[in-house]
Amino acid sequence: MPKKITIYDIAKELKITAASVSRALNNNPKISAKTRKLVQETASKLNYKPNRLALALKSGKSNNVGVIVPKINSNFFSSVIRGIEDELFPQGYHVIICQTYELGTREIENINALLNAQVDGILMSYSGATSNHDHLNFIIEKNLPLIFFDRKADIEGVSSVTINDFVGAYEATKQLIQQGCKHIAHLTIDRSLEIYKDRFEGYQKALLDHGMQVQEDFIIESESTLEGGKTSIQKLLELKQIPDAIFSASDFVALGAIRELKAKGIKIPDEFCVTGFSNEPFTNFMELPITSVDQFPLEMGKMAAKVFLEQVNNKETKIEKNVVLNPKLYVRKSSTKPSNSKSKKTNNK
Amino acid sequence: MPKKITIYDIAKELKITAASVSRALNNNPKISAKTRKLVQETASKLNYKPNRLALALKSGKSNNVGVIVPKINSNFFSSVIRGIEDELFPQGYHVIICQTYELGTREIENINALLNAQVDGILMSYSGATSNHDHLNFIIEKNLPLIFFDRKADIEGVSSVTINDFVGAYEATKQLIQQGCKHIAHLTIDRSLEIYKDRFEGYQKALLDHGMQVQEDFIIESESTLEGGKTSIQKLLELKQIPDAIFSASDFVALGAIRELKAKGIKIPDEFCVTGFSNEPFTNFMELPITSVDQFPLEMGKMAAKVFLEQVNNKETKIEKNVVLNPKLYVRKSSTKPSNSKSKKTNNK
DNA sequence: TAAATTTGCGTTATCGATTACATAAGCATA
DNA sequence: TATGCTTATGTAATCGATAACGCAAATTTA
Repeated sequence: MPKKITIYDIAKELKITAASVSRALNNNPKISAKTRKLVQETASKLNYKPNRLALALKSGKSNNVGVIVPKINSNFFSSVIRGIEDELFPQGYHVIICQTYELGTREIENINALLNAQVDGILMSYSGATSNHDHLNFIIEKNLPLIFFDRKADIEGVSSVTINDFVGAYEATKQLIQQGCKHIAHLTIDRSLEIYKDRFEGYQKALLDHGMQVQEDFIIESESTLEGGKTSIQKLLELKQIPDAIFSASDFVALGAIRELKAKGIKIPDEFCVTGFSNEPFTNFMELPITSVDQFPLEMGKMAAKVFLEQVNNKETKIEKNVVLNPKLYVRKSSTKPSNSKSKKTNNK
Repeated sequence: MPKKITIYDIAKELKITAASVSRALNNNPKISAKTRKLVQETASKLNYKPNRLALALKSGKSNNVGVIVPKINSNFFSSVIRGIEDELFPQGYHVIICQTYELGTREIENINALLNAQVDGILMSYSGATSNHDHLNFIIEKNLPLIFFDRKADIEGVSSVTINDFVGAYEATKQLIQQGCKHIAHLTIDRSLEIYKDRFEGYQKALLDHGMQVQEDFIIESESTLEGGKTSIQKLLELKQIPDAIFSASDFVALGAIRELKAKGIKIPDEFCVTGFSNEPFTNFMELPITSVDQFPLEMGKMAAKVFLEQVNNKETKIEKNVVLNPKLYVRKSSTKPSNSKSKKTNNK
């Protein structure tokens, strides 16, 4: 097995010192053109590759960033990561992936592991169910760039890139109202998370702004799964006043709901309208395409990366940036009543 | 900004040397219980965190692995990565993500970047359109574990974890034959990639084994997109002999095909059966669920990680392992003719 | 009690690169 | 020719951890 080539090997070959080799390879002016040429030739002849670990140790800059997400195998998060990678790789950064599986303990573990690995910054979707930010303080105290995306907490000095969940939910609900739906239910997930709280509030505000009432029993919380949608519909259908539309904070719940509604013989969109959230690819693949709110995960990732770059490149000045992206409602068949089917708003991404 | 705590800070605090601190923290027996306790207390008091970079430089082991995929935001690849991460994180490894965007140049760039970063191994889905493996030789020469997953090339000393694409395609085609389909077309992607070549051959073999002929004009190559499915169907419908089923090597192409068939007024599955490949989540979400072949990406990732672990833990012995996972056909409505709809084989994952 | 052994800790080199400082050689100027 | 100024190169410290080696003190054995 061939040994690793270091600048010392190049130095020995040319009977000079490692310092000169280093200078030659880094376009340092304090070296003669002749030596530089010789070193560069020898380097490529020996197939020299700089050891980034040594460089990182010396400079205190690893050129790695950590990205923490609940799970990587979801369309939303993998698209955010793609956006981050697309933006950071050309700048010489590598992305280290960590998953929390929605577990607070894993979040702490991951942060510690990333800090030990000397990452130059952490981009994370913050689970932040608790208000205990101790593990984040280690990052902040070290003056390491920390950027939240999608799920954030309001912490001084911490930047964030999110979408306006409130507006997304408001627009989605408004569209249902405009379709003539009178009793609009809301299927939500864990409202201790800001994103779901905001979607709930957007829904509420849209109803109130249009002279409609918010009914407590129309708000059903479940997991973000098809099963969650099924059981939620079952609960709604047991009410005295049955709703005629739902705005779901999750596309998966929306799909589960649609399936259950169909199973009960309820016609969509004629008798019942459904709108989801996230614009998961499948919402547009269905024979009955589902109206949904796009969160632009790719752009979110890119923006988070840009905010990170701004911060590492201006270490001295402390900048907190809170970018809020605008979501976009894609109105599709699941919430377009036949009488309105020629609506200009219909939009198939 | 607080300075980083190193073992030297602990040493100074206790008026001992860094070597003793190191021994105390690493359960080295050559240290007294009293000193060990003192060091451990001081370490946690000062919130000491080991610098993995220094450790990596010293030991020559970074505890990072590189994973190279065409793109991360696809259900298949993000699931493989999840499998890898699930398996490697508990073993103290971090996963560095790289994308090739299906570009050979990016593959070389990524490999060089990972080698510079001193990763302990590389797991990759090999684009390998060309037969030029020069950039891989750098990895192999360094005796670094290299594991292919999904897309491989047969290179001595390189392990791989793949699924049996041939069998998957064979089973899928056989099921169509058993449904009574007489003219089965095949929609494929780039057959210079082994996976697509194998699927094509499985299709071919199934036809021949059942006394059917392989028709050259029934094989249509396109991109793995909905659009690809649409244009492929258009070509097939222009033939003198129109097929009555397709086996598609891609779920996206299958979906595009289904849409176009419906647009032409062709009834699925009554007049035409369709089967895809990959078992993308949406295939089972549709109102007309699509028959597809599951590739078990999570298991593939876990297995690739396990093969990697075996190799790093047995550096001295050179082991080449070629794991072939069995795919599973999920028979759904798109390929189940009404007369056979009670078939025992129907399976909804 | 002296010799032999064990134990605990300090000294120092090392991993691979960068860089401040020192120094020698080359050249121009007086 | 002596002096000053560049320029190119060498020397050595540094980043943070580990580990071989050496040595003194403590302990065991004869």
